[in-house]
Amino acid sequence: MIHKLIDYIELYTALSVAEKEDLKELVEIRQFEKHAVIFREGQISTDIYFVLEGCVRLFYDVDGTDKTAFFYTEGQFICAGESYTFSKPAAENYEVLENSTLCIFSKKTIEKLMQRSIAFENIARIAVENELLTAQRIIASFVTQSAEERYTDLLKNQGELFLRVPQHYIATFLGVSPETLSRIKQRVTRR
Amino acid sequence: MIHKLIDYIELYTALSVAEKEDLKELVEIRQFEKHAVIFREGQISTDIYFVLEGCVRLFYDVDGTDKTAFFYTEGQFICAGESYTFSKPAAENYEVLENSTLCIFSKKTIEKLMQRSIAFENIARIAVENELLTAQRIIASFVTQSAEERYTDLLKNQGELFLRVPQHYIATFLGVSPETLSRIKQRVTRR
DNA sequence: GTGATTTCTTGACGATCGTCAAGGAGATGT
DNA sequence: ACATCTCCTTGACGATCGTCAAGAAATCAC
Repeated sequence: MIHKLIDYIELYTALSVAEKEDLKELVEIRQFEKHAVIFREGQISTDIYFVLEGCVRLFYDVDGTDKTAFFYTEGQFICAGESYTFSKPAAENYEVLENSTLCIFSKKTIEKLMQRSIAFENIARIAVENELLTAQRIIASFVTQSAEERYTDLLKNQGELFLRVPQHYIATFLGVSPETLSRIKQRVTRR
Repeated sequence: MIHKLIDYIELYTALSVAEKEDLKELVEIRQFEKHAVIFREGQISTDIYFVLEGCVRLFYDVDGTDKTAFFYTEGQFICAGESYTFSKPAAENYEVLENSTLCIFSKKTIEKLMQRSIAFENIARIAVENELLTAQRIIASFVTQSAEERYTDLLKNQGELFLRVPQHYIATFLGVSPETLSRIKQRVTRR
């Protein structure tokens, strides 16, 4: 299963035999069942996750209602940034939406990997940069587009999400209520 | 003037004498007048900027209307990420809102700095990570808060912005039209 | 397969929003 | 000081949105 992680990494950087061995030795792989919460608000995050198979959502609990802010699928790193970097309680939750297989990188594992090879530092840097680009695209979409435009763009660019994920989660990701997304769909398909 | 850059950097990492000399030698400092556009959409970005004094906004031109997505003030790095990393035309513009003093790091300068000391790599990493945290906070605010809540939070956390920046720019940053921000202000102060 | 649970849709209604337009206030330049 | 320009406010109106509630559809568990 770890070979999948290696495959994803080698999309960016080739790894030496020793580096691959390091990963096999240090990285934990764990299965999560649908609906499992891998990380809950209030906890202090000491791990970074990587999605090998499946799908995870980031959500906030706002006065008892559920607001999902992001979906992570195969090939993406998951990190509760604020909590991880400052060792303070997280404000967000992460829930597995399908039976999923994740890599778990503990802080110690990451330290060891960084020490053993600069390749792992580069990978970390690229991962963070990619996340930043994604985040900035999302902000741009909130500032420059209507909810309807965000919906049609998501359909075009990540249409698979609609097949994998309940729509009311996608609704809040787009910044609207589930009822509104239902009506936007109706409005759009009627054209 | 370069000492200001050094002061900001040393909030995170102490610099050796040699490293400070590297910065003095390689980093360009330039003055920009209010309303100057330091970078326009369609251009390919080869520089990273750092705000020593003043204020810059990132904005998109959407069908002729202006949507500002972010404000950069003293101590922040400015980088047109997509354009810089993939050498493709940028979709966004950067405009100076006050007479400002910026550092300019060309790609070559950055390469040289990275070669000369690992400290500069660490600084780059921390800067990117900070930007990511900020971006994720903004996304969370769009997903979990109303426009009015985003307004009151901005007032509490970055109230100086309202003294430095025209309100119609802040409006689109909050995701609403200038008229709506005006009415939100009225609504809020009436309580 | 049947019942239970979850998810999606639809209706109604009040709140909020964007847009167009006009007017006023403040800053700027000469 | 005056005219100009930019920015902010206010009004009106139609569009969109959130919420509450009910019902339909799909999914899940046994």
